[in-house]
Amino acid sequence: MGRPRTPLLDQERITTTALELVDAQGEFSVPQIARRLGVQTGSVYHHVDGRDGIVELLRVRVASAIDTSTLDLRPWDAALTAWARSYRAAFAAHPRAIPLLMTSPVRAPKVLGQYERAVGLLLAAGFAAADVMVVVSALENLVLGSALDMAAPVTMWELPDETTTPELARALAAAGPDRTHAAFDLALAGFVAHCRCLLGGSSA
Amino acid sequence: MGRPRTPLLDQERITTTALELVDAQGEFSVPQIARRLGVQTGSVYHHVDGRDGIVELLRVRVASAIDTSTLDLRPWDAALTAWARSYRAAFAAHPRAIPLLMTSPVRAPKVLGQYERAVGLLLAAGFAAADVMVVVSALENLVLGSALDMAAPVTMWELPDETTTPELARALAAAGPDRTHAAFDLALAGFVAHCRCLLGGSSA
DNA sequence: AACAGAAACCTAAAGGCTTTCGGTTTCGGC
DNA sequence: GCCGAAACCGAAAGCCTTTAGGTTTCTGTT
Repeated sequence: MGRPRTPLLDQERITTTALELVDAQGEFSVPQIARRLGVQTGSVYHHVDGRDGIVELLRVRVASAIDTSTLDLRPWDAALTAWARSYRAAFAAHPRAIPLLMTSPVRAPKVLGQYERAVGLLLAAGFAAADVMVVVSALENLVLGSALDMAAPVTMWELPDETTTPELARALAAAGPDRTHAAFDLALAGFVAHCRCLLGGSSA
Repeated sequence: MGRPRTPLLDQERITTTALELVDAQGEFSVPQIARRLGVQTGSVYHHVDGRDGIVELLRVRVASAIDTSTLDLRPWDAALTAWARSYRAAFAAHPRAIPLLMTSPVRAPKVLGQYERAVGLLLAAGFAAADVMVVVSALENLVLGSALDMAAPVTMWELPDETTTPELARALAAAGPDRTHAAFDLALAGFVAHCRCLLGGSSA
């Protein structure tokens, strides 16, 4: 009992364990983390700001896989495309964490900094100040919507009976296993092309 | 005690109460529903298939606001655009329900039927069988990503300090309150335009 | 008309989760 | 060498989900 000679807990171990649980079962609980780390439930609260604090740590962990150097690319549309792909890939690595991360707002400075750079990129490219956040929002929606699709349990559509929705069943079968990926590429390409028009139509 | 002379509960009242709770506080619990309806917690379970069953009822309730007649429009791109707008509007009416509805797969026949009709629409328009689900997925991602943005607590980005992310703060201020709406329009227009190219480039 | 079974609600309880609080041992600075 | 802070344990309050058995009312059958 009492304080151990070498610490059993820290934010990093708690985050890693929480992420393992989320990857395995789609959710986590503080008692589960404590059991995995051989510790009492209450002890976890000495290192984290409640359960929501763990979620915030997960967000930072997942977002740290985003390649921020993509925002240095030029021209702007190459940077935006590469950033979106990297953004999506980071979430795709832990698809079951997505529902958890999308409920609460972005607070982590590391993540906010990326948006700051993206805004700067678009302003430098010549986008109107009023349009910049619209473009960023739309891109984020694209990424998160696609990530959400990956988070779904293999099939977002659970067909009870092939006879009631025959064409849907056939179309699902005809689309390959990379349907989600292809859908993202399609939407992203269409979006970036449309942004070029927004810029004045003379950028391509 | 015992069975009441007039029923106190049914699926409709349970669904309505659950939706009120979700709209007000972003979540619901079975005891909360029971308290609002003046009933014991366990009684609710006689009318629904557990808590997940209530979520499924919420999905049907929210999705019932989608105008399915949009899928009768022609040409196909007009139908697709109108469907997406109606789809998004239905979710926008209850933004805080979105995180709840996206976690579990679509099971309700009423919702699956809409996808069935969308598939038929695209096939008739000449899309390749392998591409149809890609287009539908991308559109769904667009809608849900945008709906998610609306579900966020007014600002998806919670800026702790305007000095650390000045351009982001300015861009957020410059974009009007309809930023979310404009982002959806932008992405949708870009997407549909790109789908026309997919079809052969001779449809516009 | 009487009755059996189903339906609808209540009471109670098991088991899990989040969070807090006080107790005990160890570490680090002065 | 001492004292406060740090780190973990034990326990508890209060919430949630779900199940099980009891009591009353409704419905369909004979």
